[in-house]
Amino acid sequence: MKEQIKRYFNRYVDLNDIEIDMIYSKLTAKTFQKKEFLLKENTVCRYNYFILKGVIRSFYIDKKGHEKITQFAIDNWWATNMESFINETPSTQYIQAIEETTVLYLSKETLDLLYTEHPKLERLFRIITENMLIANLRKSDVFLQMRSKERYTFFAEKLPNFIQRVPQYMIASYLEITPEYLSELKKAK
Amino acid sequence: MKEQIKRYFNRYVDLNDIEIDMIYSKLTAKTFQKKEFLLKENTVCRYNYFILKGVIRSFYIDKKGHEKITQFAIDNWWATNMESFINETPSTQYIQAIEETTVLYLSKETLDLLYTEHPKLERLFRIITENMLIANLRKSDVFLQMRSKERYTFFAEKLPNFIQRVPQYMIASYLEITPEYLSELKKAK
DNA sequence: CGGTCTCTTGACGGAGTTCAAAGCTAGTGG
DNA sequence: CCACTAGCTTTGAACTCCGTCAAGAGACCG
Repeated sequence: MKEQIKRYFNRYVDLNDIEIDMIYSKLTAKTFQKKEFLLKENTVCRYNYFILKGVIRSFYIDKKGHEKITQFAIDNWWATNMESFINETPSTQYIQAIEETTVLYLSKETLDLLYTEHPKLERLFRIITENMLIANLRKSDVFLQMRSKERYTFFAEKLPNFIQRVPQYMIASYLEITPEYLSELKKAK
Repeated sequence: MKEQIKRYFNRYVDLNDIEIDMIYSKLTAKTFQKKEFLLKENTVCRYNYFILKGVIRSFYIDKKGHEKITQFAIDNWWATNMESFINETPSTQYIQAIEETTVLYLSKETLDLLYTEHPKLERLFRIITENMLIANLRKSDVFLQMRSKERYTFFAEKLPNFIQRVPQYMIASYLEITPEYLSELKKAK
């Protein structure tokens, strides 16, 4: 567990064992069961979750009462509702475990404390945030440039292992198409 | 000019006059004429531009040869192509001045240097990047939840001054609708 | 083996695009 | 200061993608 986060952090900054221990002592481990919620709508997202193992989804409920998935996250990704976490405002989204998922989590207060005590962490999270931003911009690009059929083939090629771990109606939701239409697309190709 | 950037920086971190001078000395001012390019497709985006005064747009050319605007930026915003700037890869987008625009710019090397010399800047840009990420997530939300008509009224209410400064076909492009259809929407309401 | 959850099929409708043409507006040069 | 032109906006008709609704077929789980 400590090894995994150490390897992850060292992709971005050099931290010695003492620093790792220091940070690690501030992280809390927790396992969520399948379908258990990490965050519910209208509550402030108090934590940033680092996924050690598992799959989670972020979604909101639209006007018609349908779930719209905005993000999946797996091993070695962070899961949080950024706006809610940073600004301490109520979230409009849910975060839920799709499979049994083990995380390490950090509260905002702890993170702010770590920032002032360890400038290296400031750098680490500056880089992580940059990567998140880039990932988000890329996602927007895909939706901007591709029709639904292309999005599906793109997603299917890029993340084949996902297709197996996640039910099809969730993939449809993430791709912003109806399950019915996705079914049609699969038939056509 | 120095006052403006000082006020902007001090919204996020406390910097004394010596620090401001230090940073300021690393920034280069430049004025771009209307329609002049800050960045062209297939070139690496070497700079991060802080807009002192003006309006710029980021766009790419789609398969059919149409310009698709992904971002506007005005006074006190940063303009760059994040992915290209951070990863030093060729950009798929253009950045262009819509009006005469004065900027302060920073190269990646300079910025990296400033980070190591001034941990406060690491914090500053960590926060700026968080804000950009949140703004981007919000934009995605708007496009996910609203039909084109709602997007137009939302944009028209939220940023009325924009509607005046930017031609309508650019607004249509940003809203991801055709100029023809935007014209129809305006008539209907 | 019965029920709930998931996936498929088909008919229909509507939001938004495409293409072509005409009407406007504003900037430019004479 | 007017006339011309290029760029911008509007109009309308035909078409397309994709959503909605309803119903049935599998598939998984207790």
